[in-house]
Amino acid sequence: MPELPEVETVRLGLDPLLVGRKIERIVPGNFPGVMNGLDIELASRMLAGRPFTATRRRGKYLLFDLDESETIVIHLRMTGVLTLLQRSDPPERFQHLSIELDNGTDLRFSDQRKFGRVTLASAADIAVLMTKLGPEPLSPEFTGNLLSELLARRTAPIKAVLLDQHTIAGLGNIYVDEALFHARIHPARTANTLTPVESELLAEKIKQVLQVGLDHRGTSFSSFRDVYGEKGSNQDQLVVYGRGAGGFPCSRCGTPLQRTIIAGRGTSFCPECQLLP
DNA sequence: CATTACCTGCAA
DNA sequence: TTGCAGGTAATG
Repeated sequence: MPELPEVETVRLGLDPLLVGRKIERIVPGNFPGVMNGLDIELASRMLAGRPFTATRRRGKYLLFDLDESETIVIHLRMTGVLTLLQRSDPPERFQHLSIELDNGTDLRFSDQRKFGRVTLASAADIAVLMTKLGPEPLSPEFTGNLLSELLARRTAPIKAVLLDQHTIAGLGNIYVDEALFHARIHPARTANTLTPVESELLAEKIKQVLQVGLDHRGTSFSSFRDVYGEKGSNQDQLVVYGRGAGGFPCSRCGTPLQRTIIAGRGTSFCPECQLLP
């Protein structure tokens, strides 16, 4: 499940391969809806000859800037994969788009479940996206104080609030479960009941689990791969995600972990370390 | 605010 | 054969 560390790993891998390259054409696969209904032939004519000028990431969105203030926006959702292959390489199993570049390589977008999207955005579109999303959790502006303010009027479970991209951009199910465990906060806690001290600790743990995820080039629990098709290794660093169902012992106290559903998502936690108040 | 639809491979 | 996996938009 690509969350912030996985998306950033993809961006870091692609940046040196894309910037300065020009698009030659765009070739559709078996799922034309991948561009949200935009005609791919039309997109190909619009983008032919245009260079990538920069890559950016905002939350879980990849932004590949072209000239003329236009941007290719890619969201991998659940199972989207970007790879850079040679023109002569055969199509990937679930390939829905190939952006052919001027050096004989292709940026291929594949997605087993057809949730991911590749769209075209103007500078104004990007500005809207930027304001709709919450702060970047790895940025210096994301502090315990800011988190405390973001939670102040929220009555949903803390886990639901952390998953809300309008509140904080980039967290998903894996890193939320991990951060809450390390901060010893129960995922069902009402968000606005966190004390300033708890918010400070939670902000710190959010940064920590994301940075560790980034350092390990992402979590490849299922389908995540980097640009070279390599798995990340952060699944070895996880201590609660996915472990509640089997009742695995808590790595801190040995109590069997539990699984429940919060915000419609499978949620693992330690009933001893992460007490409700 | 919570729940459901969108998808499809895979485990039970 | 059923249901689970979950990011986001849409719906209630």
